Amino acid sequence: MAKKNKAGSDSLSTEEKIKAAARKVFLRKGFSATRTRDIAEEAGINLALLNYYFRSKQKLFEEVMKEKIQTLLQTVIPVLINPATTLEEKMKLIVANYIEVLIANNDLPIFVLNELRKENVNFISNIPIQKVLLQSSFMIQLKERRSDINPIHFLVSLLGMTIFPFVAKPILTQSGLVNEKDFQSLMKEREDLIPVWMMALLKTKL
Amino acid sequence: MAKKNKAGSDSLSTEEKIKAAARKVFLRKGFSATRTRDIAEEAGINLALLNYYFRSKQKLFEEVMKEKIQTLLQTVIPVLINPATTLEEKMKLIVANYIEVLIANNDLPIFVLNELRKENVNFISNIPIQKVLLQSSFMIQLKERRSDINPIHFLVSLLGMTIFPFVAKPILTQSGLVNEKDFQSLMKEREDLIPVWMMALLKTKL
DNA sequence: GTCTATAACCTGATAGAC
DNA sequence: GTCTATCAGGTTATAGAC
Repeated sequence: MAKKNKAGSDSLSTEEKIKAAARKVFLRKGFSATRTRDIAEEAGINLALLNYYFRSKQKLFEEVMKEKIQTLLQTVIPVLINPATTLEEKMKLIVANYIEVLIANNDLPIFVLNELRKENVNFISNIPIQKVLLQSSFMIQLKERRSDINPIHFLVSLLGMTIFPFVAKPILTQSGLVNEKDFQSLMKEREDLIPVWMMALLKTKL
Repeated sequence: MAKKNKAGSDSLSTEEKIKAAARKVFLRKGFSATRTRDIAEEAGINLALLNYYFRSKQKLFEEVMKEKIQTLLQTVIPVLINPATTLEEKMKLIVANYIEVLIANNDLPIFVLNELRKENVNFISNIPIQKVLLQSSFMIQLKERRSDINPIHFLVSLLGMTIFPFVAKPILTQSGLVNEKDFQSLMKEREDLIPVWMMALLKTKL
């Protein structure tokens, strides 16, 4: 553990300062393009301290990745497994939660998804996503409502409509189609639009 | 220009061998994680030749990027601007085209979108996407049919449903939810599913 | 055009003083 | 715990022989 520090103000422990800087730089540039010197500078500390606290760039990166994957999963899984909400309520919550999280951190999905596809990476195979998902209240409710719809297709569509705009943001903004300030209001609109559309799909004959 | 070579067999020109290797390695590992040595080895040539033909890693990368962005845009823009097809036909074509292209090259969207978000990158601002898109037959037909739907939302949803599964593939496979061989058939199913669903959205009251 | 050898630089990590 | 200085290895790019 790092040294103690006062609770208030911006006086984080050195360990936390480095981790905060690592989050910022890794998310923006990815693992390979990030230099440990970038992180040290962002944290306002010396390069040697990074290795003192985290041993290596790789170890620091893994801590950030695990944290970010958790953020992405915790935004959807608790909602999916809660039997106390309806299917429609679940969809509203998932969309609202994701849009809130991703408006605050546009780079999160593309960072995680891009790093996950690299070889020798194993961040999620020990998380029981399959088991949890397939037994979830969401799956049960969907099967009851529309046994003819493959729930994977439905969930991928829901998440695609919600997350894809953030992944595609570079094209939207750099093409001049959407400017930075419009992007946020577009996403706020989607918060209402997507659940309505997904409910409509449940009423569609296939 | 590179030296002449026979048309058939695998005897590409050295320049083309390097470029083919660069496509493969850059797409899999991204710009920063790729070493020019990887590309030279993949091409079966010496490292010096890479610089002889392309001057630098950056220049070679830019050629690959421009090509891949063109691939992504040419898959959708000609369909969008063609006034001879209906809205439904356009959607079927866009989905079918993308799924065909992306099944052959899963990494394409995440590679391009991830590289585009980096600073000092300017691959698409000189492509008149905004101008072409807003005047396209697709936009006109959509406005005629549903003047109350923001066409950006509609198009982003269509592309999100189509492209997002490829972007999210690492999570789908590494979680054990979908295996490599099932992924292809799922995408083939979506080829029929997505146009039906998008047409259903056009009939949805908002 | 193609190669080997190497220059010039960069990066992660550590030694050792304070 | 934190710093400066530096090492060891890796990387892009080029010089120069063939």
